[in-house]
Amino acid sequence: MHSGEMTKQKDKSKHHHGNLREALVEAGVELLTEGGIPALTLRKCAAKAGVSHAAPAHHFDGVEGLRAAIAGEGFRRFRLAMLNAADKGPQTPRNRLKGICRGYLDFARQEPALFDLIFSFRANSKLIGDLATSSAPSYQVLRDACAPFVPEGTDPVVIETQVWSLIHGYAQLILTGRFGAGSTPDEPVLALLDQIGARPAP
Amino acid sequence: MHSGEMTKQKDKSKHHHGNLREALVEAGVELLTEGGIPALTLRKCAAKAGVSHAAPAHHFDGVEGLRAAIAGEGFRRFRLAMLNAADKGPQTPRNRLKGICRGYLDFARQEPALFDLIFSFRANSKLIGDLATSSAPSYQVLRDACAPFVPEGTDPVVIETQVWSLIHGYAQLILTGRFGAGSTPDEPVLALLDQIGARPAP
DNA sequence: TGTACATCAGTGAACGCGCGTTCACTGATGTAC
DNA sequence: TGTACATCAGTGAACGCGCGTTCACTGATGTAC
Repeated sequence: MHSGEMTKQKDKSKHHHGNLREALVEAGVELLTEGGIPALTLRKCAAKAGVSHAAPAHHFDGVEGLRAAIAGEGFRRFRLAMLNAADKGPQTPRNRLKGICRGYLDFARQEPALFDLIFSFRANSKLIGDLATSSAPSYQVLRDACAPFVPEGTDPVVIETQVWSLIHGYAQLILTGRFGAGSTPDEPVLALLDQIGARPAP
Repeated sequence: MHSGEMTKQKDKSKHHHGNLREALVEAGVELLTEGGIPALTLRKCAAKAGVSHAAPAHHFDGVEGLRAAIAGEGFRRFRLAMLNAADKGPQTPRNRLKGICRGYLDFARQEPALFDLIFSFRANSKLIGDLATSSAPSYQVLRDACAPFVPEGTDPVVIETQVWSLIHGYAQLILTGRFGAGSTPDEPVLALLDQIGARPAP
């Protein structure tokens, strides 16, 4: 859907790109896909957007600001991937939870570098404020899907931790190729997901 | 136990450090702890080992070779952490599996940067051969602990995937600070571990 | 035990590279009147 | 509608930095005899 977005656009006269901030973020996403996190530099983003290397300084607070902006876009797409997958099939709570998790995996597989980036930040950064803002809605999607399975009077974090750990670990292990080159069947993980919260805790 | 190993050692005369390869790996581990993966450079390792920056070239095949060697040391420690934790308490299969997983978490918490490094490699690298060699014994520890829970005639990968995904995801989410600044109770994850492979699959 | 010599490990200077950042500039845009 | 002017976004040259790598070198070690 975003495919016809305009690329490079040297058409306008030299100054005033008009859309440079978004163009730089989009260039960053592409660079990320091509070369991973180390490829994310101000100069490369500027080059990819067809602009001089000093131009990004007018839009971002240094290279960390650029990274945070790209991560923000990543979180937005991550959330959409989850919601999109969850909206398929009958809307039982169990089905919805599995759909959200399938979306989690979809995003990891379709945009592995973006997935890497959004989970590469440590909680010690000063950027944590910005990132918390852009990441919170994504996490909330998963949390909401877990809610129906939280037993009365229990801390929701128990179920959330189980679900999130399971699906996140599986995604990470797939992306780093830890299951060997062959098939990576999702069934074992989704089956275990079926069991989480199924009985009132022994 | 490794603590009195000798540090810096300018004592010997200038040439022939005698132990430089190991000293560089140890320096790399420290750098990793201090500054994360980006801090891992040949020049910094050389400086930390008290040696000229061109010296490492005699011991490693470029910066990737150094990274691989440090990762190898990481896998060795990772394995020991798991075995060490598993050897505590009564040696039932279930208890052993939980011990291995506790060791997995211990390592992630005690050497987060090393944990990062060993799981940062993608399966596309030419180094995959070397890394497969150094990582295989670590993974085998986890695999062995899962074995008693594999139902007759089933692919072991089912149970392994469930266990590994769960514990790995939890470790990753802790390290990236995704559970908030507060407590990160292991109980939910270890409790779910108790259920894996407990019944003969519905 | 002593000498000659090959080998090897570390030195220090030098190279080119890509990076982030700064800075004076310039041309386009938008606004006041 | 037209003119003057402030503002803003992008330019291109320049800077210093840390990096990996190369290279002739040199001093220590180990071996042959």
